[in-house]
This record gives sequence, C-alpha cells and structure tokens, in this order.
Amino acid sequence: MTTESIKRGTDWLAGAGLRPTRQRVALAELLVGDGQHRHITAESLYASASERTDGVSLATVYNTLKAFSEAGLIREIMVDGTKSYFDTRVDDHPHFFWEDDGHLTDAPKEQLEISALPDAPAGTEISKVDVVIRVRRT
Amino acid sequence: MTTESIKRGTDWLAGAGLRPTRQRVALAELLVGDGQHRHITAESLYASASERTDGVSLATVYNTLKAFSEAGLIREIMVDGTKSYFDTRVDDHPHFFWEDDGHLTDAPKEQLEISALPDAPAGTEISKVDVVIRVRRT
DNA sequence: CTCGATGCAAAGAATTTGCATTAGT
DNA sequence: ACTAATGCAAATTCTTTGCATCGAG
Repeated sequence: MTTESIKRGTDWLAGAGLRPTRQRVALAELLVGDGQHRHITAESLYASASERTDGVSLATVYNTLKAFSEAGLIREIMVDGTKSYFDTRVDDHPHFFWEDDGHLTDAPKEQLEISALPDAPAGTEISKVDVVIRVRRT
Repeated sequence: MTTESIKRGTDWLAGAGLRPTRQRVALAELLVGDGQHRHITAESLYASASERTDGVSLATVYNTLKAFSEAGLIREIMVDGTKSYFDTRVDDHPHFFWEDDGHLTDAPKEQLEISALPDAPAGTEISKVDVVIRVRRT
C-alpha cells in the first residue's frame, strides 16, 4: 500500500465517478495498484483483502465487484459456470482457461485473428465476442 | 413419443453404452427424438419432462445431464454463469447468446473463420475453443 | 440376483438482499 | 445533514449428495 498504489486506485475510481470509500480504495488498490492486469474471483479478492488490515466483508466484495463491473472498470468473464471471474483488462481479448486448476490468464490478442464472424441474427447487434481457449497440462 | 423418436433415443444411449432406463429414454427422447439439435438447461428439460406423463425428478435430470455429458452425448456450454447450458450438438461450433432473455442458439460454423489462434502456453495443449457471440436486440 | 440408477429431501456453494449503521461530500 | 455505501445474517438460486428403494441385464 504505497502512496503510488493508493493514488492509482483512487484515480481509477474517480475516473468512473465512484465514491472512494475506504473499502473501495482498498479493493481498487488490490486490483490495479501495481498497474498490472489481474484475473480474480470474489473469493480470491476477499482472501487478498483479508490478509491485510483492511477489513472488507464478503458481501461488500460481491457488491463492489458488481458496481465496478457496471461502471466499466472491470469485466466479467464466463468460463467456469461455478463462479464468476473478473478481469481488470476491459478490452475484448481472448483468455486461456487452465482446466486443471481453474485459473485464467490472458491470451495474446495479436495472435488471434478472426477473419470471418457469423452475422448477427436479424434485429440484433453483436455486443461482445468471447473467446476462451481451454488448455490442459500435457 | 413416436416409435421413431423412442428408437432414436434408445440408439443414442446404446451408442454411449448407457443403460436405457425409463427416465433416461424419456430424457433422451426429448433431447434427440426429432433428430434436431437442442440447447437446454436442467430446469428447461425438467419442465419439458414434467409436461408429459414421464415423471423424472429434478435431481435425476441433473444427474442424467451430467452422465450424458461425461459420456460425450451432450456438451456443456458456459455462457451465463448462473446456470449450465447443454447442447446436443457436440462438435466445436460458435453460439449466439441472446442477452435479453438469456437463450442460446447455434451460430453457423462455416461463417466463423479463425485464421490465427494463440499458441497454447508451454506444457499445455488446447482442449477446446469456446466462441460465444453475445447479441442484443436493437 | 446384482449393481447401477433413481427419488427424495437435505446439504452445499455462490451470490444477493433487507435493514440498521456508518461515513463521504 | 443527506445519502450512498457497508456489514451482517438471512434468503435465494442452482446443483450435488446420502441413502433407501427399484429395476435392467
């Protein structure tokens, strides 16, 4: 929790017009404090927050992730079905889903080329294209 | 429940070496009885089965879907996070996910062309690539 | 006959919600 | 001060499990 990471977290919240409460700043710091992208679940974030003195309840972690997600700060990714994953990187990009332990990593966007995409059905528009590459340890 | 649809269901089960019990045949018939592909959830299949005289408990629907899935007869698709969807079409193909009402349809496979796919991380192999095209009514 | 399959109800896991309390602006 | 945000526990939703019973081979 350096001054720098706190600033990053606070600015990130400000950018979305979210009130910088103590717990939001703490979570924001864990998410973007080091400027790196991160893949998390409600449980994993709760665990990280609990390791520090910042007390944040699990319900608040859920509510906050939802708020961040609605504000466009993070993006929810569907891969597992049993839990929700969130990504601090919000542009459209593919993911690797490690089937063995259920974790998620970014896949290089430049290496994915979709040369043809099915047309959206009449009366609809594409809002997002999810590409999940499931990998398994050999 | 024609002789024909019952035969389709029974053969389908036999092909996977699954014992053709009364409830499995009933569910198999609902799934592949008309030779069409189908996207279902445990709840929707349970609802269909309940409309008929075939009594099948919800727990059995869940267990059976899992058994069918493990036998490779159907495939689970991750899109929603809140429920599991299954597809009777088991080859790799893209889907449209209708965000408005949360239903799923097949997208034409021929219209999807992936000209480059990220390499699997060292020590892993790709088991499957999921492409979900989220659409929204305009 | 012998096990695998089923049914039910109870257990579980992930997430949401109601409501009183706390804390930004 | 005025409200939005929080914390907790209770409620929900989806899914799995334990165990006695049933039925296909």
